[in-house]
Amino acid sequence: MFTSLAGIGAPATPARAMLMDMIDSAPDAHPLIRKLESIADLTREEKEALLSLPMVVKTFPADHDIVSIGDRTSESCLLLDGWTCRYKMLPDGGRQIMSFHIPGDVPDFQSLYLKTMDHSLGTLTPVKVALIQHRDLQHLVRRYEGLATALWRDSLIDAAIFREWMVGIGRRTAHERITHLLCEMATKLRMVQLNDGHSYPWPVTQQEVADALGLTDVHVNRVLRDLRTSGLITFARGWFKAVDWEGMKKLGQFDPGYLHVEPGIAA
Amino acid sequence: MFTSLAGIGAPATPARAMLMDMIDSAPDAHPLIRKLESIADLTREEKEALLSLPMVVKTFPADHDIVSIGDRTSESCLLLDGWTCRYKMLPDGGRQIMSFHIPGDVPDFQSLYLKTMDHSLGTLTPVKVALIQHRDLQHLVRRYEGLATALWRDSLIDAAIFREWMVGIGRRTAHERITHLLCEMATKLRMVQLNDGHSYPWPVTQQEVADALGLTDVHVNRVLRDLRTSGLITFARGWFKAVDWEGMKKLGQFDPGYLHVEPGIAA
DNA sequence: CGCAGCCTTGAACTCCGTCAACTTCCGTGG
DNA sequence: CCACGGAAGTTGACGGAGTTCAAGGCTGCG
Repeated sequence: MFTSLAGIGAPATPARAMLMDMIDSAPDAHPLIRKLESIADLTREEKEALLSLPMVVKTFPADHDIVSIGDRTSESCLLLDGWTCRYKMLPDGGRQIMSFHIPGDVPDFQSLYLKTMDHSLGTLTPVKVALIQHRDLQHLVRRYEGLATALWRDSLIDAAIFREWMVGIGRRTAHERITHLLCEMATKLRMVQLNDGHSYPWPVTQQEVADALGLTDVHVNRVLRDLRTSGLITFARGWFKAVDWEGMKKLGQFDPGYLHVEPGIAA
Repeated sequence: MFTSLAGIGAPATPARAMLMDMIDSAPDAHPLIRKLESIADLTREEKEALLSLPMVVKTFPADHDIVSIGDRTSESCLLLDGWTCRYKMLPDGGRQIMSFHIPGDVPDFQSLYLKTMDHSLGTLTPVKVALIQHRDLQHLVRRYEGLATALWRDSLIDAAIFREWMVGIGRRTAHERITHLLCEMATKLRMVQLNDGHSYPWPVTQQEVADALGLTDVHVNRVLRDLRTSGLITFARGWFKAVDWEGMKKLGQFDPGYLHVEPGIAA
């Protein structure tokens, strides 16, 4: 069944072959299955349906729009490798980043039901995505109730994360906000088994953190220094380490309930 | 078919009779139909299915939780009358309001798929809600694809509004934020035909506006004074009036695209 | 008619922003 | 292998939007 990934009329690019190899060698390595299984139960049939979903793999360089505000697309993208973010620009040149995305996310899933993009989706690093036609997604959702539920659940969790960010931006201090974000990303990475203990890659610049949290890059820099000197965290060449996880959770007021992780996966 | 609202085993309270009267006299006055028709097309069959959905009407006083953070419920509520808000409290006693809701909204729809509430739902005014059992909603979504799409669309628009609020809280000045909120509520009320031109009820205290926008009540007061003296708006005994709608849209950077209204309904 | 909740205003303060300079890091090409 | 250049990180001095604290004032309801 895995080979059905060859899909309907999808060209056999080298990138496609890579994805197929990845999945053939370990079915649960399919990023979307891993993601959805962290928030819902899937039947064997549903997992097979996901594996046989026609996909075209595409790559983008860093700092590049995958989809831009105002676009009307007929496909959504599953993030296979790299980080992306959703953002909006302001008239004065300012930017608000509204979410960060890691492999397994489908950051523009909403375009299936909201035809016009109300924000942009950009890359933070070079990324590899799998494009899925809306008609194929629609078919999947119609045919498999459990998948519809899992995807709906996922989009509702997305909204829950937005709400939590609103709390941070609206009411938390810069120290609390930044610490909270670090806790959240650590947890999300652990959910899809992309971090080792409390150490993980951090490809996000301080400017990008600032744009996500409603701060300036200068202030983010000062706060990170504080967090380092107080022994909570360390940074080294693109890697982040939570030295004092309990201290971080406390300072950041981090309670992972809003991530609605399946019991047993949460930290 | 309208009388089928009597539903399965639902007690015939006086409030129920009021709802039935309302709907018998004008089917499109059903708040949920009106709301969903503003964002999606519904077939006659789907509207009938909504009308025959078993509902129990309940009232709450102002400043009261309908559902609290941590609750696990087996029903969602359709707001029939009054305003509500979603919010979270912070350790220091601060509060972040994450959305305002008006008649036609189903503010805790998400509890259908996310069993534990990650925030509270409270009343701003005395409200009347119609409680809908999750099993009935689930049945509806399974049976009528158009309704499933409309409801999914609605929850994605919810998320889009969160994103827009993040932009405001994160990057806009207090004047811009407050003006934007006023524009948004005016548009949402117009979508369900609850305002007359650019004048509408405003039952929200300045403290609540502050909690929604990440400000203090004192500062909200000062900004509202500025907006009044500059001739953009007026307030009088619980009623708000947009004196200079174009000026407000410009100052608040208000572009209603993120509300994804059906063409022809937007301002 | 009294009181409680909400609105209003002033004065002092502070967290974070702005501006500007400098350093470190790292990929590229000579 | 090193020199170069641009992007990202770092630090200091200063300023301002919004907060905090405090004291009234209005108004609608029991």
